[in-house]
Amino acid sequence: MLSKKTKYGIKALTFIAKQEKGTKVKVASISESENISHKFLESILLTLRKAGILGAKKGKGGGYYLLQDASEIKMTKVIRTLEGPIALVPCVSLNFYEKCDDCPDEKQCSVHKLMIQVRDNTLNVLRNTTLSDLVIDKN
Amino acid sequence: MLSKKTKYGIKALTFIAKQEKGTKVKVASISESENISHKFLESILLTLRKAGILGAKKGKGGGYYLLQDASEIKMTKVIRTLEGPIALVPCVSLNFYEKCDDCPDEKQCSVHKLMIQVRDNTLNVLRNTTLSDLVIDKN
DNA sequence: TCATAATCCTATTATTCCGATAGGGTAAAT
DNA sequence: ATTTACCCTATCGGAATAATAGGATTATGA
Repeated sequence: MLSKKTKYGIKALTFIAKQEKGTKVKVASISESENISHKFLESILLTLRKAGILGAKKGKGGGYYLLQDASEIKMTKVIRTLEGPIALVPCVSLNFYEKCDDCPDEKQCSVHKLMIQVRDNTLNVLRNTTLSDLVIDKN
Repeated sequence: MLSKKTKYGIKALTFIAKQEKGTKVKVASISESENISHKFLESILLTLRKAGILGAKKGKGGGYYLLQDASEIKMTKVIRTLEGPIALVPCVSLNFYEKCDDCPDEKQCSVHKLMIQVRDNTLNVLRNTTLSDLVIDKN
C-alpha cells in the first residue's frame, strides 16, 4: 500500500505543476484544494525540497516551486524520496538493498524470483512517467 | 512492502510444490527448512487452506498438500489471499475497491492515473506466474 | 483403546510504523 | 516592525503486523 505521505506528495506536486511555470505556491493553497492536513503537508514538501525536487521561498509571497520542468521530474525519484524502496522486498531493491535474515541464497528463493519481475515492471512504468504526464487536462 | 506473512506463504507453497506430487508436508518440515516460526507458519497455512489453495490432513502422517497442480496456482490468488489488494491504493483495486475520502473525482486524480498503470503491470506479472514458475531447479 | 502426531482455532502480546499534531524558530517582504 | 510563510524537532495515539501461548480436535497405529 502506498502511504498517505506519498499520495499527498504526488497530489501536491501535480498541483504545483498545474500552475504557470515558476509560480510559487504556498502550502495553504495546496492543503485547501486537495484536502490535506496543513502541517502534515508541510513536512512532506520539506522532504521534497531537501531531495532537490522543490525549491522554496520564505516570507510573504513565498511558497514552493518546481526546480525543473515537470517533464523532467521522474516518478521514480518522487516515489523513492517519499516512500522509500520501489521493490516490495529489500533483497530486490536497487537503491535500498538489504539481505534477508532467513534465506541463505537469493538465487534459490522463490520470493526473490517473483519480486524481481514485479519490480522490473513497476520500474518500467515509473521511469517512463514524469510529473507532466500526471497533469490532467480539464477537457 | 510485502508482509512476512505473504513472503513466508510463498516460500512454504514453493517448498510443498517441490515435493513429489501429492506429498503431505507437515508444518515442522517447512518451518525448519525455511527458518520460519512454527506457530506463525501454522496460521498462514491455515489461511491458504481456507482459501482452497491447500488441503490438509490431521494426525500422524498428516500435513498440507496442494489441491491443484502447481502450474494451475496463479500468484494473483496467492497474493490476494495473504496480502489483500494488489493495487497500491484502494481506489484502483479490482477486488478490494474503495473510494478515497479526499479526492472528489478519480478521473482528475494524478495518483489514480499513475497507480492504474502500476497495477496493470503488476497484475500482468502475477497473472502469468504460477507456483511452478517459482520452483527453482537445483542445477 | 490409548498414546502420539499433527492440524485447528482463539486470544493475547509486543513491536513497529504511520498519520497527525504541537509549538515554536527563521527568513523575507512591505 | 510586523506580518507572512517556510523550517525543524518532538511527540503521541492508533492501527497493523509479527509472533506467542495454550489448548481443542482429529487421525494413526501399536
